[in-house]
Formats: sequence, structure tokens, C-alpha cells
Amino acid sequence: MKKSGRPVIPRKTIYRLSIYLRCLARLRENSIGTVSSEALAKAAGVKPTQLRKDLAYFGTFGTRGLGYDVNELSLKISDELGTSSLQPVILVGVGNLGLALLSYRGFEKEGFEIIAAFDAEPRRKRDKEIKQPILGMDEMTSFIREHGVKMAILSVPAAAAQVVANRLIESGVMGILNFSPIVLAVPEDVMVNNVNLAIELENLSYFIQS
Amino acid sequence: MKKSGRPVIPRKTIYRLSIYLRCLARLRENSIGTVSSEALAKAAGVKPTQLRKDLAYFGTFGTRGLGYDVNELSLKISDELGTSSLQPVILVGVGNLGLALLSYRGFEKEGFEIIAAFDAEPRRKRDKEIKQPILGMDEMTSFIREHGVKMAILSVPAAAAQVVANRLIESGVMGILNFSPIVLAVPEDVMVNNVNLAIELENLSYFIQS
DNA sequence: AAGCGTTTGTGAAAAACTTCACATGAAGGC
DNA sequence: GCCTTCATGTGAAGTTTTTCACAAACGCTT
Ligand SMILES: NC(=O)c1ccc[n+]([C@@H]2O[C@H](COP(=O)([O-])OP(=O)(O)OC[C@H]3O[C@@H](n4cnc5c(N)ncnc54)[C@H](O)[C@@H]3O)[C@@H](O)[C@H]2O)c1
Ligand SMILES: NC(=O)c1ccc[n+]([C@@H]2O[C@H](COP(=O)([O-])OP(=O)(O)OC[C@H]3O[C@@H](n4cnc5c(N)ncnc54)[C@H](O)[C@@H]3O)[C@@H](O)[C@H]2O)c1
Repeated sequence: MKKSGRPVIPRKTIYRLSIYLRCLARLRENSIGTVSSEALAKAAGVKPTQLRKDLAYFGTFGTRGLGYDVNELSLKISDELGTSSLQPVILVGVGNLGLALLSYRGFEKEGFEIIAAFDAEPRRKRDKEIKQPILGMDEMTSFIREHGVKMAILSVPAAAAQVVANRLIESGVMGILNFSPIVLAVPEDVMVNNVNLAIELENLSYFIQS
Repeated sequence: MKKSGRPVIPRKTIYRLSIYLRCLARLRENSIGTVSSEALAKAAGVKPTQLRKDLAYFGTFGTRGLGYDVNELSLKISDELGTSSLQPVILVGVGNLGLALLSYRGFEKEGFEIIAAFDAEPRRKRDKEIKQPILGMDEMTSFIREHGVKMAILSVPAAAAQVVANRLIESGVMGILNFSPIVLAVPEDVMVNNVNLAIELENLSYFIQS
């Protein structure tokens, strides 16, 4: 482990922390002030021990015999995840999928905001529900630099994905949420999370036939 | 390992098999007939040893000194994954996201077909691009039973997700691809794959700030 | 203030997964 | 037909992640 603050938290733990955070949010909505590792773990679909191990990576927040304070734990987790402040995100590729994502009003309350979208053909009619500007590709680099954008959602056709990704990275983007069904080649310090629906379906299909 | 056919392939391996399959498809498009574990692994973003271990779980297909036959390997993998035959899938919740998924023409060539969609308000205008029927919720159970549907894509609002999931499961669905940002409670033998974009973004955000 | 029931935090054990190292097998040239 | 080259397949070692088991800590009751 590293010496201070960051004991190298496993990737999977980080993923689960996000889940815990959402479960805690729902508890808070229901005005529940305290929760045991058992209850929270059940809500998150994991084992209580795992939840406690996950939390132990970055502190000890519980009260023995009682459980965790919902508000305090929420705060600590979102602090650790770095989502306490709103992150600006851009989207590239305003097609069927991109449009659905743009019009989704659920990201803001999770700490993200899609502040602009880019497309090769930005002449697209302004959808009534969409409030973000849709800009041309030639404006992308300067926009990214000016706004210090670090993350992008990539929903262009597969054939264009690598080229667009390269431009994003050149412009300073460090994290890409990639919807196109190809493996992007990127430098080590750039992070790509892939969302591939065909793979998810294939996966389901395999495990239900067993 | 079990005695025949199914040596208990790790979950992560299954996931990677899907990725290999897609890389192989691209090689085939480029008329490449043979590939080494090194080349394929690079394309898939994994280590060559891992690729070979993954394949070893269900057979030995390579030729030493030469590599793998692209066609043969594709066939074996899709056989193992059970995607050699087209799987019928339904979608529930034809909103912004559901509509984008319905109009996507990329699933068929991956072995899946969304054969129908269901919504609480099916009176929705038939989009020109959508060829699937959009039916009411009262028709769902009988449709699932008649067509032997085993998988469903769930893109209803969070508040409705659990209720709809219950109905899907009662009707015989064994696998759910869940887009709503909640953890579904399901019986053991039902499999849920979650796609949670907020979590993916949060994850990116964490790892790029380190 | 002591006892009781509950639940955390955590080393240690187990399981799962990845990487290493190299023997083995196949193809093609000489 | 043998030898060289290349790349697979795999036992063993290494690493990471999960689970177990239980002592320690806290609140509440008496
Ligand atoms: N729609 C879905 O449900 C779905 C499902 C799974 C995966 N995907 C993947 O998501 C991606 C987008 O899918 P879609 O259905 O929205 O496609 P789409 O064709 O509807 O939209 C693609 C958009 O990207 C734009 N574009 C094309 N080339 C570009 C470039 N070089 N630079 C910038 N913009 C460019 C196009 O103008 C278009 O607006 C694809 O890679 C697809 O495989 C989509
Ligand atoms: N749109 C996005 O980009 C996006 C991104 C991330 C997550 N999600 C999640 O995906 C889900 C759908 O999102 P959306 O933006 O498409 O929402 P939406 O409101 O546009 O669509 C929801 C659809 O579900 C239908 N519906 C509502 N209750 C129903 C019920 N009980 N039975 C059947 N159908 C019902 C509605 O009629 C509507 O057509 C939500 O859970 C959302 O949180 C969406």
C-alpha cells in the first residue's frame, strides 16, 4: 500500500463503492439514518464482509453494534470517489444512441453533466428536450481545452471510433466511455470503459443456458 | 473440472471470449485466415498467455508454430458461447433509450434479435426506423410464453424496474439486461447484467484523477 | 457500572484469476 | 529426412480478490 491517503484500492472495490453510494442515496430518501453492513450489502447485492473490506480500504466509519451513519458514509464514499464536485463531460456522435444519452436528465444528480455534444453533421434539428449545444468536429479541440474537459462519451459508428478517440486524447481527454463495439488503442494513462451491449447479451445468453 | 463439455469456465473468460469473437470477425472481414495468440491478444487488449489459457478451457484449436485458423476459432467460440443460433430478445420500456436500442441494426449480426417491445403506453407513434411491434404490457406474458423468450432488455424508469422484472421472471425470462440504476432482487437462477452509465462515468472519473 | 446483544474491523485462509517458463508439436527449408 | 524456427498448450508459481472467523467495541438495559 501507498503511504498516505491512497492505499491502492482495487478496481472492483471502486465499482462497488459506486453501487453502495446509490443504495445509500435511496436509504436517505427514505429517511433512514443508520444502516448495518448486512442490510446495505443485501441492498447492493454483495456479502457483508465484502462491504466491510471495501470500506476498510479508506477508513473506518462504522459504529460497532450499530452500523453506519447513512449521511456520513455517503459523504465519505463520494469524497473518495471524487464525485463531490460536478464533472464536465462531452459527448461525440449524436446519433440514435447519443441523442438518448443527451436527453437523459439523470446524470446531473450523480455528479456529471454533459455540457456539449459534437457530431460530423451538427446541422441536426435541435430536439426540444436537448439543452446542450451540438457543435461541429472542428470546434471540439478548442472546446475541450477551454473547458478543461477530461471525460468524453463516444457514440460514433465503429468505423470512426478510433480516429475520434485519437483526437479526443490529443485534445486532453483522459477518460472515454466507449459505446462502439471495438477495442480502442490508447496510451497507458488514458482510461477507456467499454459498454458493449452485444457482449452483455452474449454473456447473459451463456449463463442462462447452463 | 467437470467431466465432459463444461469444465466450469470462469466468468471473466466468457466475457473475453466475446471480445475475441469480435476481433476475429474483423480479421475475417480483412480476409485474414490465420492469427497468432500474440496478434489476437493485442487486438483484444489482453496478454497472449491469457488468451491461450482462455481457449484451453474448452479445447485446443491452434497449430503450433502457426497460430489459429480464424474461421475455425470463430466457430468454436460462438459454439461455446451458444450464439451460433439467433436468440430472441424482448425490450421493455420504449422511452428515449429503448427507442435507440430498438432502432439499432447491429444486434442481428451478433446473434440477437429484438423481436418485440413493450411499454405501458404503446400508443407511441411508430418510428419509421422501427420494425418491431410495440405492444402493451398486458400482452407481455403471453408473448414471452408463446415465443419462448428467455432474455429481456429492461429500460423502464427506476421506479418501475423491480415490478416489471418480477413480471418478466414470472413469465419465464431467465436473463435481464438492466439499464435502470437500481439493483434488482431476483431468484438465484435468474441472471441480471447491469448497465449503469453513471457508475461507468464515476469509475472513469476516479481513475483519471489518480 | 456491569452485563448483554449486536455489529464492526481485520488477520488469516481460501478461492479465483493471471502470469511465467518451458516442453512439445507443427511447418517449411535445405 | 532432418533441422530450425516459431508459437501453442500447460503445470506451477504468483497475484489478487473473496470469504471466514473472531476479538474488540459500542449502546442499551438494568
Ligand atoms: N443505438 C444503439 O442502440 C447502439 C447499441 C449498441 C451499440 N451502439 C454503438 O454506438 C455507436 C452509435 O450508434 P448509433 O446507433 O447512435 O449510430 P448512428 O449512426 O445513429 O449515429 C452515429 C452518429 O455519429 C456521427 N458521426 C459519424 N462519423 C463521425 C465522425 N467521424 N466524427 C463525429 N461524428 C461522427 C454521425 O453523424 C451520427 O450522428 C455505434 O458505434 C454503435 O455500434 C449503438
Ligand atoms: N436515456 C438514457 O440515456 C439513460 C441513461 C442511463 C440510464 N437510463 C435509464 O434507463 C431507463 C430508461 O430511460 P429513458 O431515458 O429511456 O426513460 P424514458 O422515461 O424516456 O422511458 C421510459 C419508458 O418506460 C415506459 N414505462 C414506464 N413505466 C412502465 C411500466 N411500469 N411498464 C412498462 N413501461 C413503462 C414509459 O412509458 C416510457 O416509454 C431509466 O431507468 C433510466 O434511468 C437511461
